Amino acid sequence: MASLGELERAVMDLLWAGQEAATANTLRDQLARTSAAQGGQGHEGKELAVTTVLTVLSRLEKKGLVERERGTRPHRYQAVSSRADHTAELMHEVLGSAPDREAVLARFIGSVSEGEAETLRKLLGHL
Amino acid sequence: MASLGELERAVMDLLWAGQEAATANTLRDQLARTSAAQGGQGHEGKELAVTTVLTVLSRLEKKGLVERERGTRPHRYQAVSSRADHTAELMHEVLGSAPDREAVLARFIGSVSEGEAETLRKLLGHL
DNA sequence: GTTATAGTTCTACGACGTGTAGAAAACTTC
DNA sequence: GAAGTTTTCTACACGTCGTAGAACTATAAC
Repeated sequence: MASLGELERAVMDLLWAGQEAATANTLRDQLARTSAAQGGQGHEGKELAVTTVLTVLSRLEKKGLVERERGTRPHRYQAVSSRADHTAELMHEVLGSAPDREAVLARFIGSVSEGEAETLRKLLGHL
Repeated sequence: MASLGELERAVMDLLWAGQEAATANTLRDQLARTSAAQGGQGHEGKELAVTTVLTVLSRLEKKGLVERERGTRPHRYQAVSSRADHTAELMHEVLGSAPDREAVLARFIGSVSEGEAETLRKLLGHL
């Protein structure tokens, strides 16, 4: 239940990028604009119906990635956790299913850039 | 194209566990046996048709996770890379899609056990 | 307060992935 | 070359995702 579709991901990207909770309409507009500017890779740039965005938001809510304020009339949606948190969680999920965690970590570290290795050293330093 | 179904995963687990290349029939038998013993969580323990296993193997081959020797008549199948390699690759895939890689790594490290942190320090030490 | 307007939920459908396997084709073996 | 074994083709059910119209509900305007 972890993986996202293309549109779902596009919506999450917008929610993660924006600091404020957004309405379905705002998101629809952003989806329409976001793409034209930068070559429309992936999914954005289409004029979607608002219901489409709402459906996606509902599904994301059911998946626990998004929450909404039901009080205000245009409901406002926001990501439950930051993208970094979510991604880190995903990584743990992937790692978690392995019986040979240490071996996996070894391979993982093996193909990390030097700069990131440095970051990791620092992070591990003060633990 | 990264995620696996339940049966696909069960097959990969067998291929990763075994050191030799296996035939579809062998795998079918193993799938039937593997589960009864340990409570049948997940997928195994069913008497599958060999064609089912073959279909799954073909799909795994198309995904690049499995390769087969077509020379011998019962084709022999084996995993392309070790489970550790594959899992590490998956982790990189998850991480790769993030613009804020360092932040993700920070979160990731934050929730790693002390033992694993130690392992990571060692691994990062001799780079 | 009743109507127009904006927003939300319900329902639906097509595409695609996955579990499942029979029918048909290809290959081995005697 | 007939019988058995193995592989490929084809197919279907079910779930997820993109997509959106129809129907319902709340808000705004008057």
